[in-house]
Amino acid sequence: MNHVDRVLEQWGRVRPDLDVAPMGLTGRLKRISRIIEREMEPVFAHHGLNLASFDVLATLLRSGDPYQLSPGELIENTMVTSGTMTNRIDQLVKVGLVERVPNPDDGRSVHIALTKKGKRVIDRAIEDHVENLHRLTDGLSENSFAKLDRLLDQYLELLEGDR
Amino acid sequence: MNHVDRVLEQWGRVRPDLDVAPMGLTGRLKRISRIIEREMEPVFAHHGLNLASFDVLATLLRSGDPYQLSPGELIENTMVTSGTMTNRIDQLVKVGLVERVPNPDDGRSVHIALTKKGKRVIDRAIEDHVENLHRLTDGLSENSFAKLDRLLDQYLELLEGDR
DNA sequence: TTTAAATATCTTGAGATCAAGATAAATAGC
DNA sequence: GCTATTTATCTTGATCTCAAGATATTTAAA
Repeated sequence: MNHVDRVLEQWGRVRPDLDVAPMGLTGRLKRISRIIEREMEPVFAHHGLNLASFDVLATLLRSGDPYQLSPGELIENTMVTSGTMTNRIDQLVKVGLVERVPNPDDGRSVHIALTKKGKRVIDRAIEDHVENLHRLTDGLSENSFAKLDRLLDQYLELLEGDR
Repeated sequence: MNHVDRVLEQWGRVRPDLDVAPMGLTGRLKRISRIIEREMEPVFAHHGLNLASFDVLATLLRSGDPYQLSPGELIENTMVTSGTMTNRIDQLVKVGLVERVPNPDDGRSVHIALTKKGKRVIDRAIEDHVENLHRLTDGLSENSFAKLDRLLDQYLELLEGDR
């Protein structure tokens, strides 16, 4: 009996009029997500990064050569506000992992580009990160993993469809 | 093709040496969790609450009569640090939804108790919240819901076992 | 009993995020 | 071409969270 199960049991006693089954599902989601996030942080820290900076660098890396995107494109990818992104970029600029280069086609915009150093850092960090994620999912059987992945995909589709 | 799928495809092109399947699963988890969290906030706001204050009040409510727990017990339930909890309690005290009462058995400790007003607020808020969660999971078939819930439970067990 | 260690909560200082609004450039409508 | 609107980014002020350490009390050890 885990934490979420105990919570559901409590609700059953205090508010038996409510059908709290969805709270079980969303509670587990939240808790898993939280645990995974915390397990990721030490790996990022090992490369001098945190969740926020890793997020930006990884987005730039996977965008492929020449490893640059506008702040707007980074925002779309990372689910944060523009103010947050400005701050993240400022910090990465300060430590020399990215640089702002003017956008010749649009004076309002800039491109955020991985520096050589930034490319080197994220190229190594992503390897450790992927290895860490394997560790965090290794306990699941191949079958459970595939089923869970499929169901999450289905659910995400549903939730994103709303927007 | 959704956001996470596109991310995986990008990684496949840029770093074909990495097996990024776990990134798909954890990415979907994170994204779903984030969306659900954001969908919850307006409901809390409608009752003058936010995620943090709702979290505390709901924990007190489901603990049952007399609706009081120590800060330490609240911390265990909510996965936050002691400083965060002190702050949350301070705010709830300020608006009269909970009160600190001395613990006669232990001078270091206090009990955090729902006030009448606090009980009234959370009793109503929890109803809207549960209804909202039903809305957020309604798109899943009964079968998908049950399977997903079971797999998440299994995965959570695994992750929490580590600790 | 007196001291040392452990426990429970609070305080402090710093970092991350957000909402709302400011600024500057591009685009559309006339 | 000129004005209004839209778009892209940055700024500001407030809130939330955390890690580390301070304080007060309880428990354990000698």
